[in-house]
Amino acid sequence: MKIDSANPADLSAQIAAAIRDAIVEGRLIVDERLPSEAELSEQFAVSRPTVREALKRLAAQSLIRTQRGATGGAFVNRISFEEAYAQQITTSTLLLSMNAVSFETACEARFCLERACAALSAQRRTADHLATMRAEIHRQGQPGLTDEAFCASDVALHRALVDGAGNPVLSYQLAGAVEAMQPLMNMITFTARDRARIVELHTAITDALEAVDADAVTNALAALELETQALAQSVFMARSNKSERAAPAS
Amino acid sequence: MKIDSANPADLSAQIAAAIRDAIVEGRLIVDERLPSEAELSEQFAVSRPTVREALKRLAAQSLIRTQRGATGGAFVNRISFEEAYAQQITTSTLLLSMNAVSFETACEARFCLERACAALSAQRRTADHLATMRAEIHRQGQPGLTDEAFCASDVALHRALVDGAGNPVLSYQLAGAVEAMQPLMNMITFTARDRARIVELHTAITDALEAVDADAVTNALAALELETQALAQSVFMARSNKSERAAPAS
DNA sequence: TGTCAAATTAATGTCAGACAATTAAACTGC
DNA sequence: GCAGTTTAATTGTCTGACATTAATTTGACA
Repeated sequence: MKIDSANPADLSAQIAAAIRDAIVEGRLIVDERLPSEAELSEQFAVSRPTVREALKRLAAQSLIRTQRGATGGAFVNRISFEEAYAQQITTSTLLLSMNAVSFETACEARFCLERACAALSAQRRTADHLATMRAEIHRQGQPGLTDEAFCASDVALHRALVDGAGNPVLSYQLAGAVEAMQPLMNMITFTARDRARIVELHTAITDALEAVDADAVTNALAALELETQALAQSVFMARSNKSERAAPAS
Repeated sequence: MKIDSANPADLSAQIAAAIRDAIVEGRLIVDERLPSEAELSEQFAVSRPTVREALKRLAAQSLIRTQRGATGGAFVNRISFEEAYAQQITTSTLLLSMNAVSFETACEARFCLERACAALSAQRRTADHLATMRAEIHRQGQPGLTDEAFCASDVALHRALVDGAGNPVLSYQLAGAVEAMQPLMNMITFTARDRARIVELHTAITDALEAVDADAVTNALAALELETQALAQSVFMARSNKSERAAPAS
């Protein structure tokens, strides 16, 4: 891993890539301590600030953690599911918001993945998962709930559904799909009138899950997707009409 | 975003978080130029190296890109699907390898997600997708193919299946699930004898996809999962027997 | 006057050396 | 033997400088 090309361009990126490869390929194992910054700067024949920039790049990806003090240094980090969740949510959110992904496309992907969990969750969900979902449904029925709180509750319910499958890898993968949608969903949940219908569908999903009826869960999720897509379409339609009235000449 | 607490701990992380929040919340938009390093160091009242470390953290997450020269600087980056793929694959791979995720769990998650794409792909796959899959199947039948090449071909085939759904968000989500499994799959593909069975199942999947038969695709994928799980179990069993023979006393 | 080349400039990339802060281990006194 | 102190190693930060890059401006020449 001590290889470094002679061209003096983006040294810190090169060093970061070299160390990252060493970690990914298993040449550096979890909790192993990297050489100190001074030693690394010697090995790579660069200055300490350059090494530090490389280490910060790795720290940003949770590949290493640093510790100060006598026995401190940089250690290969065991990336936790929580850290991985957070990274995936950030990336997914930006990907959706920056690339003009249509609501339709994002929504389709999200429900497609969520339906995939339905069968497993129907088999394995515990009473805890059901209780969480019931509690969120109750909260969603409260009048005076802000749109943000309603949306957060919505995410929590779906999270419980996915977690019910009892597969942490699945939960991780779905985290991005469900949570990254939240900003997009926020746009279409501003009418209290529609909340009743959504609560109804959430109840249907939870009932089916409690009855260990995978097909019913799938159907209820499909209905929710249909409802969401229709709602979004009406919102976008109304918005476009409004902008046409505001600027009829164009 | 110019807020910065007075405690002098992890200044670069704080600054990175402040800028990241500004980007995620849309206060900084795509292709907008950030202040120069000198200006940022003034605003945050820290030195330039500290600002640089913060910027490197963001660059590692593809949130910004930097450009040298007179009109250079740091720009908010429109994260591409390719960059997002790469990040997700790295994170997923490390998550699996570092957290003692069982093959069974990872395999279940992967096929669960892939089956979710089957119905969409059956409807939308183009002739190109089918051709790619046929080509990979043909390659997989070649004798003398290395295990690594077989595995890469396997990933390419499943990639084509997922891309057939015509939903880039879905393709992105699945990239992590499929590609991160590759190192784990490598462990169980070392006998040429099993390749024939896998090619057979791949052919069944492709045939079903060509026939626009979503149920058949789902069933074939389920069969492939069963085969894979059984194969993995036999490999692990053989391995544990071997180690027992090697150290019978323990 | 128009065009191409050279100087200017502004920005990032890198370096060197220094000091501050933190933490574990070694040491010392009782 | 134990508690408190010192020491050493390491990261975190700062200052100042120079190198490199690329767009812009300037200037010379046809």
